[in-house]
Amino acid sequence: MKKYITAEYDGKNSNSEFIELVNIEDIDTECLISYETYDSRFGKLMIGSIGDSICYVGFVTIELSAESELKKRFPKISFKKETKEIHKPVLNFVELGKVPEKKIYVCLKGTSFRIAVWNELLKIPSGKFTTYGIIASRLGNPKASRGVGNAVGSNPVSILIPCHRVIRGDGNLGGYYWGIDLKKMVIGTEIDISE
DNA sequence: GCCTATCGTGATG
DNA sequence: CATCACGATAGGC
Repeated sequence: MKKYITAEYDGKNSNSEFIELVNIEDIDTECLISYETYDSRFGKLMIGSIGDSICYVGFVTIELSAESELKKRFPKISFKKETKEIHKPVLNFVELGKVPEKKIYVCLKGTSFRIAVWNELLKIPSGKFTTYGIIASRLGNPKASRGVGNAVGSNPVSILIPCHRVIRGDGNLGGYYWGIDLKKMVIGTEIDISE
């Protein structure tokens, strides 16, 4: 079984340079999510947005249809299938690794702990890895690795918030919400395969 | 590999 | 509020 090596990082050359997380306190029925599914190199990809902010980026797997996934994630919000301009730079980034010209705002609902974890994920550069335990330490609570796992696993915005760059402390991959094969595939686009 | 200590959440009453 | 079960964990042996 292949082992993965973690690396030091300081936030430079990472997604934190062009993504800003916005916490949505009362994400309720006032909001409307515009979503559309797109063909990507990782299979079907769903992108959802509220206004000019991205609220969801995820893979559409067989057992989880796009709409039921949205219902599960945002139980109280209504949604509409439509293409939005803001989806375009996101798709470009996923497909080509093209860094967006304008800052992308990502709106999320979560406890302060979860927001902190997601912000940490943004700082990991492409092709590098960290562990659940390291993130816990960086947040000042070294024993909270398990809680970090929970937060990472519930990240609603894949790729942009690179939850695939977190692995287990023992060098194994750990899990992935959309399936471990997808995690491998995404990682494979970021590292030298010849290793 | 198995066992156990631990943490943040959401569900439940 | 209090408690409980549940992990994409970590570390010891």
